[in-house]
This record gives sequence, structure tokens and C-alpha cells, in this order.
Amino acid sequence: MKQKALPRKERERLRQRQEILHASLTLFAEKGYHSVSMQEIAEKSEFSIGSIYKFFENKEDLYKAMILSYCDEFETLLLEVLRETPGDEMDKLRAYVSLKGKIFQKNLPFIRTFLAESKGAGFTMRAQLRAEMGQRYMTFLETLSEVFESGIRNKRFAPISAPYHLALILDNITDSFLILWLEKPGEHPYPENPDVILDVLTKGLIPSSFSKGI
Amino acid sequence: MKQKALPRKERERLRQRQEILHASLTLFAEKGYHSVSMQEIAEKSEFSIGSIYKFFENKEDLYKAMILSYCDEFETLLLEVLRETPGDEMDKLRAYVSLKGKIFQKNLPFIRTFLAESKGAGFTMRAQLRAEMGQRYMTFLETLSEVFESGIRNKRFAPISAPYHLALILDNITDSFLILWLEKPGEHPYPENPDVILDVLTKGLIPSSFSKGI
Amino acid sequence: MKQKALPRKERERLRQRQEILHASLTLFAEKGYHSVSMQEIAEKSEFSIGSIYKFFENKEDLYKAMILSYCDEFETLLLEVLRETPGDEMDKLRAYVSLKGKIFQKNLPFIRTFLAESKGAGFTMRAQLRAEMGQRYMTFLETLSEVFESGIRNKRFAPISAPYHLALILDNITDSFLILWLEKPGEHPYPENPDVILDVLTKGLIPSSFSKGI
Amino acid sequence: MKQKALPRKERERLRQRQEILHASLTLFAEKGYHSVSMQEIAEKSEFSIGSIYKFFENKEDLYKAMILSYCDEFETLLLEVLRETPGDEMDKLRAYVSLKGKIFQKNLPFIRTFLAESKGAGFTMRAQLRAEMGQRYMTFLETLSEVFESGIRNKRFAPISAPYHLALILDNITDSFLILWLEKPGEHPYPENPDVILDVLTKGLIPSSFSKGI
DNA sequence: GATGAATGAGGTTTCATTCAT
DNA sequence: AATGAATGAAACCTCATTCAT
Repeated sequence: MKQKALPRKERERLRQRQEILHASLTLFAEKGYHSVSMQEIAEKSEFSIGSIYKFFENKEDLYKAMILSYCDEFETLLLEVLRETPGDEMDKLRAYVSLKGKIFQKNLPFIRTFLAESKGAGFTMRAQLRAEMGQRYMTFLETLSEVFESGIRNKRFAPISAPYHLALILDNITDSFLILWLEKPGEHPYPENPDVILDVLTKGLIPSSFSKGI
Repeated sequence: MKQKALPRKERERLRQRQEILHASLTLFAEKGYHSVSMQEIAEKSEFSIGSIYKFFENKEDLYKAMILSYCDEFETLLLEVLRETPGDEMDKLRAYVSLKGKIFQKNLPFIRTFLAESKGAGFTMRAQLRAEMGQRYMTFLETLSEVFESGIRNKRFAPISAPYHLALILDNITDSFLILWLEKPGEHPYPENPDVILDVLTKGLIPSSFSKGI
Repeated sequence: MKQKALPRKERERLRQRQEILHASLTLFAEKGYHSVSMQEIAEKSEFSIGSIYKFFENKEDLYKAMILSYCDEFETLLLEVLRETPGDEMDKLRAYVSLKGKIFQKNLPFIRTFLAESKGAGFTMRAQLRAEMGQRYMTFLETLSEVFESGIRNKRFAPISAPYHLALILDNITDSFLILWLEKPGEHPYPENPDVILDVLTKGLIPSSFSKGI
Repeated sequence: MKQKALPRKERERLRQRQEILHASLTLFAEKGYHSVSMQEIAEKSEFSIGSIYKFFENKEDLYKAMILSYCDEFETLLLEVLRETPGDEMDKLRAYVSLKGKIFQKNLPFIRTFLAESKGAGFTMRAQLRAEMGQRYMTFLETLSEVFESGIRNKRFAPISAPYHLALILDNITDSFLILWLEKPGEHPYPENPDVILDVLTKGLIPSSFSKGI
């Protein structure tokens, strides 16, 4: 019995931790790191300030945990879709583009926070978090680039650029569409059909007939 | 003589203002808006706190002025290169990609700040600045998209996507390379030859022979 | 038992609030609103600065609360004496003059503050507090003037002036004596016998014999 | 010629000094000592900040000079009317009450400042100014009380109270009417006929027939 | 002599963190 | 173990005063 008592407590603890992280995400996403007080997080999460300090050493620690927790979740999902989607490389890319759109659109509050931290200065983060996220992102890009590599190896893709660059670019093209949607959701919806996004990569801007002409 | 007396004072004032903006850029870029104190800006710019408040109403005003001042500068340069580069559309795009790389590499401290504010949550900015920058960015993208439009009209480019999307994507691809360079300057240099970046757009990932095969 | 638990905390809170108000009164009375720092109030009241901001939104709020709290207290006492003193109108006026003297002499620090705000420019107050105090004072004068009105109706008082003016004047005559006492307590004590003050109103400066003579 | 040169300069200086005092009165009266900056006084008076410091040692010195300058002016006028009004004591009192009303109504901005400093805490003033003004006020009251004393000596007035008290009270009654007028100018005008104010002193509230009845 | 740009001490207020209950 | 009242350092900003020009 005692064997199960501890795990149960432990699970309870983790659940509570998640609740705090969830509450804090909303707040951080709405107002930014510096404009959210521990008081607010305590109120929103319905824990006492003291309790929050039982789970996290300090405000920054909480913020980092929140960011990484969501990164974990999304990373897992995106890696899974790359690994497990059946079919050829294009099918994997299509599935990836679709899933990324779905995830971000479902997690609106997180996107801005995430983009600010990953693209930009990430002022709120200490070097430690930047490094951690940078590392993860590179690792993820490597997995994504394997799809391109495989495509090129299988002669499905032309070797127009280094696979790692292709991965980087595809990721950023999707980000572009997401940012556009973020700014003007009505005017610029994220395309339901992933090919609309992939076309930019797959089709050449300079038509072969034209390039031949040169 | 009196005619020049006033302008001289005015010029001196503007020069001082620029010095403050320059000093604050470095600090804001290094530590983020909230982690820089007016005290620090005063020390770095070698003005007194009081003097800084003669130039800017408050900290936020200073920050906004700093961002917009640099945006202005870069925007002007980039628009100019699009307008004035001789040759066809590809030449303009090449010139744009090269210049953007040069500008950003020369203004390292600004990039992070700028990217954070333009892509991400931009928590530090009030809606006003976001709107201002968003507006400018869109206007700029429109000018960039005119190059694509013209290219398509002149049958130089295939209509693989909406010109505005193409502009957005090209801009984001260059950003990607810059971010990569930012993280690991040695490992991922920004390509000197702009075609390395443009290839991804111009050449099709899926070779026509292959696509024909389908 | 639980029924008393909450009220006890609440009572404790109110007691602490009163302590801050009391400490701040002394300081404000000695040095004036602008020359008292929150630091000083914190030290004098033996609370931390942060704690004071738990009780009051800001310095002005604290000041207003202090003024109104003392006004409340004195108003209540003075209205009570007007309402509940047995006997005729003269008895009520005598009791009023006596009590006012006692109250002000016991609350020396408050008088100056109060007089400055009610008579003078009251620059420290925002319009809101001025209006509030002006309204209260007028209401109070109306109650006081009812005593004169009743006296006139009962033919105890001659209708030498409007009851409201009589009230205003009586109130100011007592103020005069209090100010005199304030300046030179030894030389000009507030008269123990209220008739010394009331004589000025009740007796005519110009004797009837003299006025008849005219 | 040189003999006149200096006095002219001196006169010019005094005129400028007065201009500063006049400009500062308006500002102090509108916003209160602490809410007026030297900058504002400089702008309003159309002198440079440096020049103002040539005339006055510091802000407080300027304030004191302003107060005392206006006190001087009004004191002189009021003493004159007491001294020079022809007729009996009642005529002098009537003239005094009328003139005081006129002066204050004409110098609205000054009244509040003056009343705040003389009646109330006078927070803005240092002890020095309070003492100075207190002294002057007492001296003035003594002159006013001489009218009452003379009236009593000449059997025109009944000795209902000490002459000094009578002077104090008359002064305060006029103040009361002025404050009332200040708050609600339309509703409570300062009486044109001074007897409306003086009646309260001259006539007895308790009619002799009634008092005899007791 | 006159100017007003420059200074920086000192004001109010916030909020992460602690710790007695 | 959980709480949240208390703390006080540190932020932004103002403005009386000085002094180089």
C-alpha cells in the first residue's frame, strides 16, 4: 500500500504543477513576463503564493518550466508526426505542416510567447533557457532535415539546397503564415491544404521553360 | 550668421538624441526593456537622468523612439535597394537579400530587439508601437511583393503563390538564415552569394521530371 | 467560534489602519502633505512601506482617509450634542461651544490641518475631497442653523440675521478663539464658560439705551 | 545724472520684482506652492530661471516675498480706512467691512492662499513666515480693537467682550462671509450693505425684553 | 549680466520573496 | 503543510538649483 501511496502523492503533485504552469501560460502570454505578478499567478491558479514557491524556486524558474513544458508537448507531437506518418517524404511534410498549423491555432496564447523567445531577443529568458531552446530547436530541425535528406536520396527531391537549410526554411515558411494569421486572422487564414504552403518549396519560382530559355 | 545659429543648436540636440538612442539600443538589446534602468542608460550614454527626460517623455517613449529610429533607417535603405537596383526582378531580389544580410550583420544588437518585437509577443511594446511597426512592415512587404508581381507579369516568375505570400516568405527565409547565424556565427554564416538563399524559391524542390512522372 | 474568527481579523485590520491614520495625522499636521514622505509615515507608524500600501491605494488616498476619518468622528460628536442636549436653544449652543473647544484642544494636531483644508486653499486636496468636506460642512451648518431657527420661532432669539448666517458666524467665532489659543495658548485660553463666547452674539454691541437715544 | 541713473535702475529692478511676484501669485493661488515649478514661474513671468534667482534666493524666499508683498498692500489699505474714515466708530467699522469685501473680491487668487496660510496649517511656510504674518495680524487686530475700545470709552458700544476679542470676531465674521461667497458666489454674495454683517455684533440675539423676562 | 541646459537627490510606488502562524 | 501578510530594494520620474556660455 505504501508503495502506491507515494506515487499517488507524486502524481497529485505533478498535476498541481501542471495547473500552475497552465494558469501562468495564459497570464504570461497576455501580459508578458514582467507584467505578471506572482500574486496574479497565485490567484489564477488558485494556489497560495507560498505553494507556488514550493513548486518553483522563483518566478524565472516557473517561467522556464512553463516554456519548456509546452515545448516538450509540441515537440513530441511534431516529432511523432514526422516519424509515424506513412507514405513518402511529401506525405510527411504535408502532415507536419498541417499538424503545426493545428497545434499553433489551438494554442494561440502560447505562440506569441514562444515566437518572442525563440526568434527574438528573448529578453525575459536567461541564457540558460535560450541555450536549452536553441539546442532543442536545432535537434528538431535535424529530424526535419532527415525527411529532406531522405527525399533527396530517394530522388524525390532535387538537391536545391542543404537539407538542414530546407528544414529551416520550411519551418519558417509555416511560421510566416502563422504570424500573418495571428495579425489578421480573418484576412489571412492558415491554409487548410498544406500544399498551398509547400508549393513555395516544391515548385520553382523560375519556370523551367523560362530558365531553359536562358 | 543668425540663420545658422539655430540650426546648429538643433543639430547638436539631434546628435545628442541619437547618442542616447544608440546607447540605449545596446542596453535594450543586451538585457531587454524591463531589465535596463534609466540609471544605466544615463551612465552608458554619459548624460544625466534628467537630461534624458529632456529628450524623451519617459522610458517607453525612449524605447519606441529607438525602435522606430532604427526601423526608419533600415527601411529606407531596403526600399531604396528595391527601387533603384538596375536590372530585372531577380537582380532586385539578389540585391535585397545581400543588403539585408549586410545591414543586420552590421547591426547585431538591434536584430534581436527588432525580431522580438516584430515576430513575437512584443510584450514590451504598447499596442501603439506594435500597430506602427505592423503597418510599416506590411507596407514594406507590399513593396517587396511588387517585385514578385512584376516578375510574374513579365513571365519571369511562375505564379506559384500570391506575390504577397512570396514576399513574406522571402523575408522570413532571410530572417531564418540571420537567426541561424546569430546563434552559431561560425557554423552557419549568412551566405555571401544571395542565390544560396534565393535558390529555395526559384528552383523547385520537386524536379519537373519527377513531377511529370506523377 | 468561527463566527468570531473573521471579525477578529477584520478588527485587527481596522485597528492597524487607525494606527497609520493616527501616525500620519501627526506628521501631516506638523509638516504638511508634501513635506511628509511615505518613508516617514512608515517609520512613525512602525509599518513597512509595503504594508501601508496594503491599506491605502496611494499617498493621497491615505491623506483623504485621514482627514475624513477625523471629520467623521468630530462631526458625529458635535451633531450628537446639538441633538441630545436637553433644555432650550441656549443650552444647546452652550453645550456645542464647550464641546467644540474640548474636541479641538484635545486634537491639536488635527486642527491646523483641518482649518487649512476647510478655510484655505487646501491645495493639497483634490477637488473631490474639497467637495466632500464642503458638503459636510454645509450640512452641519444647516443642523446648527436649525437651533437658531427654533430659537427664533420660539421667540427666544431676535431675528437679527438669517439662521444660516448665525450658524456660520457662531462657528467662526469659536474658530477665532481656537486660533487665538493655538497661537498663544497661555495668553489667550479658550474660555471655559461658553457664555464668554456666546455673549458676542446674544448681547448687542450697541446698547438699546444708546440705540434708543438715536 | 549718475545720481538718477542708479535710482532708475533700482526702480526698474523693483518693477521687475513685482512682475515676478504677480505672476507667481496667480500660479501659487491656482495650484499651490508645491505644484508650481520654477520653470512655470519663469514662463509666466517671462523671465529666465536664472533671472528669478537673481531676485530671490530660492523658491521659498519668492513665496514668502509674494505673500508679504500682498499682505503689505492690503494691510496698508485697511489700516488707512480705519484711520481716515471720518465719523464715529460705527462708520469706521462699516467702511472697514466694505473695503475688506472689495479688496478680497478683487484679489480672488490671493484670498485662498492667504487664508490657507493665515488660518490653517500653512504647511508651505516655514516658521519664519508664520511668525511674521502672525505678528502683523496681531498688530492689525490691535488697531482694529482700538476702534472698539474707543467706542466703548465713548459709550457708543456696550462692553460685551474684550475689544481685542471683538476685533478678532469681526474679522472672522467677514472672513466667513467671504469664504461662503468663495464657495458659492451666486448663492451667497458678500453683502453690499455692511450692516448686514455688523448687525450680528451690534444687535443682541437675545432681545432685552426676553432677557429681562428671565 | 542673463540664460537655460544639466544635474541628481529624493519622491512615490511595485512586487518577488520570506517566514511566522 | 499551507498560507498570505509583511518586507524593503529598486524602479521611474520630477524639479530646485547651479554655472558654463
